[in-house]
Amino acid sequence: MRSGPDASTIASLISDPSRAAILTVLMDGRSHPAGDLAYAANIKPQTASFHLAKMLEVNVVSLEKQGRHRYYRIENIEIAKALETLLAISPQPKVKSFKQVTENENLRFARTCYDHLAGKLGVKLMDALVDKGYIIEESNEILITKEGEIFLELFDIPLDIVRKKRRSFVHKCLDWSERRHHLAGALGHELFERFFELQWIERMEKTRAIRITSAGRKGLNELLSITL
Amino acid sequence: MRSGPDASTIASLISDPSRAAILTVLMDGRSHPAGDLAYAANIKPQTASFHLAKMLEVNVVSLEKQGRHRYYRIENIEIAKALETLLAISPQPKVKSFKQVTENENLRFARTCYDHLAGKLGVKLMDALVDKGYIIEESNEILITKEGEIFLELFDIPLDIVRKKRRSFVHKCLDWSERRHHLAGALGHELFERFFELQWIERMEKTRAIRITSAGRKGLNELLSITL
DNA sequence: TCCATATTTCGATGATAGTCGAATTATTTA
DNA sequence: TAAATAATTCGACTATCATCGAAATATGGA
Repeated sequence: MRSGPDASTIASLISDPSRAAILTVLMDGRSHPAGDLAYAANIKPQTASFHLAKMLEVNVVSLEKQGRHRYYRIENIEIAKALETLLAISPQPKVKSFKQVTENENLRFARTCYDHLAGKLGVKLMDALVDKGYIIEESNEILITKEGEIFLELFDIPLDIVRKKRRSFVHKCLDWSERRHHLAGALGHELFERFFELQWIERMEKTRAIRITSAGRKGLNELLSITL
Repeated sequence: MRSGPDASTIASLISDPSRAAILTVLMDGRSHPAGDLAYAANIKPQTASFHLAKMLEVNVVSLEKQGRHRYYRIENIEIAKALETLLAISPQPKVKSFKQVTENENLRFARTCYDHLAGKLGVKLMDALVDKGYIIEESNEILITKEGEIFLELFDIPLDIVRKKRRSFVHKCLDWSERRHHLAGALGHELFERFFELQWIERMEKTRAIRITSAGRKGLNELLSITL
């Protein structure tokens, strides 16, 4: 006898490799036009259209039309979380080309996990914040300290902005590449955005991998003693 | 171009309704013999065998042989978490029988989420612990207070036992029926076990729904002012 | 207005995967 | 030891689903 929600409904949407590829692209937290998603998933536009319609129907993705362009994005953070959870338990793929090795390394170094930083950089960021005493990991949970509040203020991340966010404020997110936790929640997101503003990090073409700039290396080192 | 882990690998295992049903049964955190899983999923034993072999191959489930019986269980808490995440974003099923309504209500009231209590009771438990000041939800994270430590000591849950657990100590788990958080982690698990010892809760037949005993209603009311 | 581009819609095809009957294997029980 | 029970293995069948070619629709630009 089967009662309660059925895990297979959403899982069957993710189970197709082309759809999984599309969703993985969308894990960068941005909207992408249908044509780009088709290209990224290595399928024809009509196939992508078919898949996107399926995901749109059950609110896994949302759609925004701009002229001839249809921009799709992941519907909400819960969907993104489910995806990241799945990625964390998925086996690493076999490497088939030098190009894939490079991109894999780039992803492992730093990438978007929907709206915050993941990968080695994301984990290092969290470790540094702990080392500096700006956040504490007590009873396996995370709090911002007084010093941390001062730090955020100086770093132009006013705490009230962070706290106003409705969702999870500070929490850990299991990182598929590091197998440790990186910083997520509103704080993770605000830091992510701030690093962009300062041009300490930038997006790489055609991937959700993130590149750190030389200014970023310098800044993260001076500010948080992060060496990369 | 596709790099990094592929979400479709694990998702494709969950995408089959029969396998999803099996995994949902296994969310009660216990081992179940293959025959029972076949019955619960409403498939023939040979079909169940085929599905279980697939899941065993990629370490979604693990196997323990006892004589003619093959007991399967969910491999680890990460798999369980991925499942619960998927369930939280899955649409509620259409109800087709009175029996299903009843079981659905039972699941909503209280059920196992792998190794801790979920449902209305699970959420109420967490709320009560907060109301009593035994845990605090600060900056959206959870800590045990001094009063909470005393409470746990008196309730025969020594803190060192809780802290010895390697995994998450105290955290929140999004509940698919309540759309709020219930208590998870080592503390959630220890309370779950303690309620069993005291016979405040008991398992129901053929479902992962949990029944509260009259002793449990009394005990939870006296101890934590929980009214049900 | 016509052409180019982005995207969707439709239909047919081929591959895949879940299912069960039959048979076999493994273990327990009388 | 034979019979019963639990479970697996094998093979054939059928239904489903992803794919692409073709065509149609929607929008932008010259």
